[in-house]
Amino acid sequence: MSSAVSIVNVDVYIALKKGSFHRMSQACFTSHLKISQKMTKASTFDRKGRATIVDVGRVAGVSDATVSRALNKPETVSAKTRARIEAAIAETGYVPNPLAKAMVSGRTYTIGALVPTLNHSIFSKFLHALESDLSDQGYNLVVAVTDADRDREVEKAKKLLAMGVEGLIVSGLSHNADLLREAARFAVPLIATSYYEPSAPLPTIGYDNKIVATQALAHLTALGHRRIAVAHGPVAGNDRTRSRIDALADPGEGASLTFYETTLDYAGGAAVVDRLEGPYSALLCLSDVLAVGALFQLRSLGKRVPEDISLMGFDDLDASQFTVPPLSTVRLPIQDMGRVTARAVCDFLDSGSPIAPRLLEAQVIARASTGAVPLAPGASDNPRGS
Amino acid sequence: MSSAVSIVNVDVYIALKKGSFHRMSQACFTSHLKISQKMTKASTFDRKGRATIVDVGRVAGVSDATVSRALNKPETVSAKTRARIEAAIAETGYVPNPLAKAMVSGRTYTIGALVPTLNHSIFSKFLHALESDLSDQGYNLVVAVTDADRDREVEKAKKLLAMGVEGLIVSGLSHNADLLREAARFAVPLIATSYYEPSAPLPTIGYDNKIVATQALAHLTALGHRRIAVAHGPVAGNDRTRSRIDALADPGEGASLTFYETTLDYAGGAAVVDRLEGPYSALLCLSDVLAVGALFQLRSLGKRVPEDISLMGFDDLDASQFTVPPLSTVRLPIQDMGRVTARAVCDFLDSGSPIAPRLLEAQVIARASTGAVPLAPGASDNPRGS
DNA sequence: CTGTTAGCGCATTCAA
DNA sequence: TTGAATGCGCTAACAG
Repeated sequence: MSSAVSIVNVDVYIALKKGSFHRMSQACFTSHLKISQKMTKASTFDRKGRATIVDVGRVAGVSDATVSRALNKPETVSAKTRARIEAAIAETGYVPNPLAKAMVSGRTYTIGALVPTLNHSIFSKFLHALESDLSDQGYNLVVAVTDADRDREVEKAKKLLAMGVEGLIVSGLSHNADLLREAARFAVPLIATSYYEPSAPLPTIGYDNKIVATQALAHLTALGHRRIAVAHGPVAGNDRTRSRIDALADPGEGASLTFYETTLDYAGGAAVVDRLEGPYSALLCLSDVLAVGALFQLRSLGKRVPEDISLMGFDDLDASQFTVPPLSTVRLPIQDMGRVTARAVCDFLDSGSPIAPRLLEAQVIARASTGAVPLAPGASDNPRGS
Repeated sequence: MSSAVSIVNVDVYIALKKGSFHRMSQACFTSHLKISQKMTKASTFDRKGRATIVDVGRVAGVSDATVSRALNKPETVSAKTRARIEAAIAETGYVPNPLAKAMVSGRTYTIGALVPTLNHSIFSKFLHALESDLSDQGYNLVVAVTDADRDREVEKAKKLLAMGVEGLIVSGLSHNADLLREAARFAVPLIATSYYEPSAPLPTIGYDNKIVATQALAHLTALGHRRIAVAHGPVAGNDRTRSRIDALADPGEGASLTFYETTLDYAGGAAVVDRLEGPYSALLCLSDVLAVGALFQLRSLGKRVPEDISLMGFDDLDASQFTVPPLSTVRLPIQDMGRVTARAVCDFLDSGSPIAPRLLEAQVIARASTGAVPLAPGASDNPRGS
């Protein structure tokens, strides 16, 4: 418990167990480790706990400005004083105060992201990619979940702005007007993702939901499908879904689509299968989650995919390639979106490059869940059976 | 484009398109909106862009200290001056500088979380819950992805600490020793999650992986299963998996377990099915992802679940209840973990309450993928078929 | 190469 | 109830 190797761990533990150690100073932690014998010299550097740049200067026998230089532009300070300063830093266990630095520089190197949920892998993956790239560029990512509530979104945006984020990333185009206003008040860039709409009042980085929906439909019509059921999640508050549906409004090619709204989860997909009416040769789900749910239900009803009905999804979840049969779908450029968004904000912040709207392309992934429509028209009947 | 209602949006857009507007001041945004006619009075409050508390004071004809009070302790300032100050605030478009505030208070109200990945829903859900609760208590969440790399974890931890997080949350118990050291240097609490181990050098909040594994096994043995295959992800660097396996080392009840390591994805689960040797009556997957992958593969091989082989998972993913058959699994207390962790850090930070290790209970969810072992011993043969 | 002087924007003593 | 003064920790002038 008190062996040399674990002494730091022990300190941590003690610090956590004792409530009174709240803002416990680093000096407390290390003093008895290495500098107890020198405490006499470094007499007053435990003023309020943490050692400051001034304390380091005092110990090293130089001014605080010199210490600051040694830290930021080492080449502008002589080798020997630099050495003394380093020694003093080690001795005092000095650790720079990020707040003071941020205060004077006016920069926090922090970007805020507002996502509707973290339970949907689309958003998690986006954040994963976003964080990776932001991190590479020296930025931190603060995330806030909005639960798809516009008012909550504004609230959380305010909190993020109040903590000093230098950029704000949101999903989709539907937002409370205050969001724009607040971003403007704090003069931070605001970027909308999962959407491409160059005429929007803020820069968008994402895919064009209309194009994407059209791509999916084209895949099905190319296979000969004309009577197609379309399953989608709630339209309210989800502009992405709305766009996809709009794009499908006039399918052309003599195709006829019927829309089924449902909840955006596996159960919702399964439920649509039960509600299906009419002889559809294909079911297009505007989300893989729905498609997987539908697939399970179809199979448990004894329907064969794609022989009895073709099934197509949207997103390309990890699971989609492992279903039986593997799911045809449209792969959304989520990773790219994270990367491109990160680059855009950083470029703007670092060098002032304007943030331009950016269209990312989705890709139809044709797998085994979609097949040619049977030769005899109307050969596939109501999947509900009879 | 220049209608009154969209003027703010337009401003934002312009600001974003023009790189030179980088640190554009709030004053620029609002001045031409409402206070242009009063600019004469508020002569010098656009020093470096943003209006400060001093500017507000000047406009209101009071001192900065009074403005500060009006903002923080409104009751200590007379109604009339308060009104004047509020007017001045609106006029100048003053917005408090979070950095200065943080600087003097020494607080950032920011918690950092280090997760191995955001692609696994377990971690996303944890963060979702964590963020919700932190947010309720007035804290912000910074997330960093480590890709399960201990060195990267330390690196990112340093960045988080350097930006001023007041608490650090990590996953599991395996960490680079520097992590503990750094947390101690900055005197911030460090909490390990997804794990319960009261003897650890840092507080743990989570489930006991050994107990959980035992619960799962118990479910199977209670159904009569004795020869059981266990599929699990890579052990290297994953102490949770390690613990679960350890707990299964001595199964008792005359059970005999065989372990199959594979990749932690759907394909990995499917692959295990192909590698299975010997007459197992049950396949226990230490992760639902593996179980779902295995399920698809079993079905495409024509094996019936649970008639031919029982299948059990671990995690309780959203998808698990919708597979065919629905997957028996162990539901991990992920949401609770987020909540409890958030509360623990906040309580510590707000009132100094010590952070105590906390055991959360998992729950066996018995669904249709597990059934009693067939009466005739050895009735189920090699799932690979012959 | 280094020390001195000034703030950054705010909150918090102390007097008045 | 309010104002003046002081300091948080650090960086950025400007001298020396």
